[in-house]
Amino acid sequence: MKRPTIKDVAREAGCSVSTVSIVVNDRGYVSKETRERVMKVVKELGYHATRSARGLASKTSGNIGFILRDDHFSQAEPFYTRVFLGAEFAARDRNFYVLLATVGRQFSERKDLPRFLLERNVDGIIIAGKVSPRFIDQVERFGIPIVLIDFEVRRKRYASILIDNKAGAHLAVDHLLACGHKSIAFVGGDILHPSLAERLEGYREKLQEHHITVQDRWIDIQEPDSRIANGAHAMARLLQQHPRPSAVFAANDAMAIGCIQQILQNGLNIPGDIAVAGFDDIEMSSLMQPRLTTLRVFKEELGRQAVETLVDMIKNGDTMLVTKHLPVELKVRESSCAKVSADEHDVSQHSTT
Amino acid sequence: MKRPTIKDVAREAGCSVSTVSIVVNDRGYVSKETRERVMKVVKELGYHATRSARGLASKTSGNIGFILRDDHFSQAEPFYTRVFLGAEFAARDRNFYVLLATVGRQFSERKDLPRFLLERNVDGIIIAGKVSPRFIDQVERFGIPIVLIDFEVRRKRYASILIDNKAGAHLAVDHLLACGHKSIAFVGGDILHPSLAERLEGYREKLQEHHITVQDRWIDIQEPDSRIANGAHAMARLLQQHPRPSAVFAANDAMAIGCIQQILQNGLNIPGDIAVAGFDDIEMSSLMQPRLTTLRVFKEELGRQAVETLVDMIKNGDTMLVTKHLPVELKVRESSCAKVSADEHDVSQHSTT
DNA sequence: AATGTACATCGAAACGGTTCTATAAAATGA
DNA sequence: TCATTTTATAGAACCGTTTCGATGTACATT
Repeated sequence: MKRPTIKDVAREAGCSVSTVSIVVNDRGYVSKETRERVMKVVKELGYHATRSARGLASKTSGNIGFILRDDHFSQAEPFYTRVFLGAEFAARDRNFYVLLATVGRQFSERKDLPRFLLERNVDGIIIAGKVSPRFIDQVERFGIPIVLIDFEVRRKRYASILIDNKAGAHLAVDHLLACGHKSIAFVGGDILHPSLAERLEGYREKLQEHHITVQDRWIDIQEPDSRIANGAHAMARLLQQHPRPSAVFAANDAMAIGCIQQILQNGLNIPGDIAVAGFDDIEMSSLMQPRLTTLRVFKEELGRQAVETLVDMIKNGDTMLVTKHLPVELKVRESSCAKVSADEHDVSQHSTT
Repeated sequence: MKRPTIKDVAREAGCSVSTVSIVVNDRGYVSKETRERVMKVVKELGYHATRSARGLASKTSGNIGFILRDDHFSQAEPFYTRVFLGAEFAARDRNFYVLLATVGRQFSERKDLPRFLLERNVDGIIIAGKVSPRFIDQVERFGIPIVLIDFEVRRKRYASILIDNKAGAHLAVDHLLACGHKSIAFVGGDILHPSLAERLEGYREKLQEHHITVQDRWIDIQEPDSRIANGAHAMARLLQQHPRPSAVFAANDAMAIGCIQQILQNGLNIPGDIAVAGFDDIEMSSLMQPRLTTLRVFKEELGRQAVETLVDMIKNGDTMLVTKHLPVELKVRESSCAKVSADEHDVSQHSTT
């Protein structure tokens, strides 16, 4: 009735408990015969080691902690959700489980530490997005590997999976220039986020490369947040300018969508009067009207890479801090160019229930 | 340097280890003074019990297992992903972690059992969607509580969170009738899924209630799967009929979208020539053109309710098998009626990066 | 006054593994 | 051939909790 323990296996196989442990974990020396005898009993009895006993003895949990900011993990927030799911996929392949925790926007000392850290229930940590550096300090004190996703800290280096924001910005600006635009504005919010800052920097660089003067009045980074509404507000200000820009590069899709709403509301035409490009390629961008030109970020891939990097660190005790920049892909749609091939509707494998 | 153990706390507080355990778990008898003394030391030392040690001693894991079919958990499949996230939310509130596993479409005996079951690493199981009943049998042998989401087994009762499919179908048909349609077709795939079968049944009931003959040639349930492409195929067949129906009720949004594509492709007008209604309210439905009239299923709520039911069973050892039917909500959009209030665009709090 | 019951605390036995050390046999090398 | 080294196995300590008696008190009940 009860599940068999390692002792049962040892008894049946006529060997010691430690030998069984060596066999099932495949480490140390055992003779071929013993190994086979033990494995046979293991099969017969359907033995499988209990996780908590293993955990206690070996000080490992088989779990990975995934931390993100609570306001980033909501139904209305598709970006990090996708990253998380990517981590789930990869963890399953590597025989780890993912425990999820969220942390408040501003970190309140020992209150906000995820339970899985206090309980020593994870072997490594992934932190996705911008969190308080003080929080990362606290996490570090637990002495387990950490991988950051889409975030960097000035003070210290961490293993991290980043988006190639500059290259993306270059692609976007290049594309808008190729469409004939000379006056390209930039819209951004929460510019303290390293990713958004890099996108602005890439925009600057590319314009300079083409000997186009970067006009401060066409760079609107006043908004505290990069949501749709903030994009609309920024766009409203840009429309006041004389002459107004002929194209807008927004730091992310949410703001780009806000820009589009504002432009259409003012009776202007897209992309005729003003072209718009975003960054991220969230779900909505390919479904709205007009569809948004943007830089596709491979969100699941961010999560997957983070897990693989972290598992390497856990298993090999790697102390090397790898930094990976994931490439992005320009998706040209109607918001920036009138003529676009309609190869976008790759939704045929959707299914539900 | 090392994290304090319960022994350290006992020593500092001048009492036994068992007393400390009683205090931190808040069970059994302790004097007020001892309790306070112990708690003080706990704070000072920053003591927190280790999960695996607790697990081993108490035979609990603090985890919940969430199982769904692998083809239901993919990037292109938004439905169960949302259910899973709902479970995550609820589990965090109840101090549990969720471990995720997927199982193949057809279950291959002991091969496919989730690792967390074999390792005894979960205190309860949630199974979402249609899986092999033989698989459920296997899971049951582990003797832990099980809650089913959106699935039922003929043979045996389980605690389950279900969608009120019949009521939804009634609402949909009522709505189409109210729009003046007399000839309403039904499109479904994978009709062995209890949910889809119920939607068909609800459709039948409501027509009969209105003394409208149910026409078998207008019920297309040949497709083996309920994906977009299958909806298009079924719709193609329906368009061959004379006279053709003036409205279509699809068993889910994916198929409804397929129907719409097929109808538009045939140069017909929606909803002028044919009205379409779906079921589920997936993301795409409110973003496409024309926006799809459908029944909103509260996907996160399915996950949340399942977790809460399961946690009750785990904690109270409840043997009562509750069955909950979650209500659905009719969302009327342009695919069924020309005039619709545009209150749908509640996307303003979207944000990314 | 004897007895029962609720309260308080402790010691020790699990819980089910991993891992370190010891011991012995077998293989290797000079 | 003898000294090493490698291979093979067993035994026991240990991991950090929970929980089960055992042992007392103190208080209420009859």
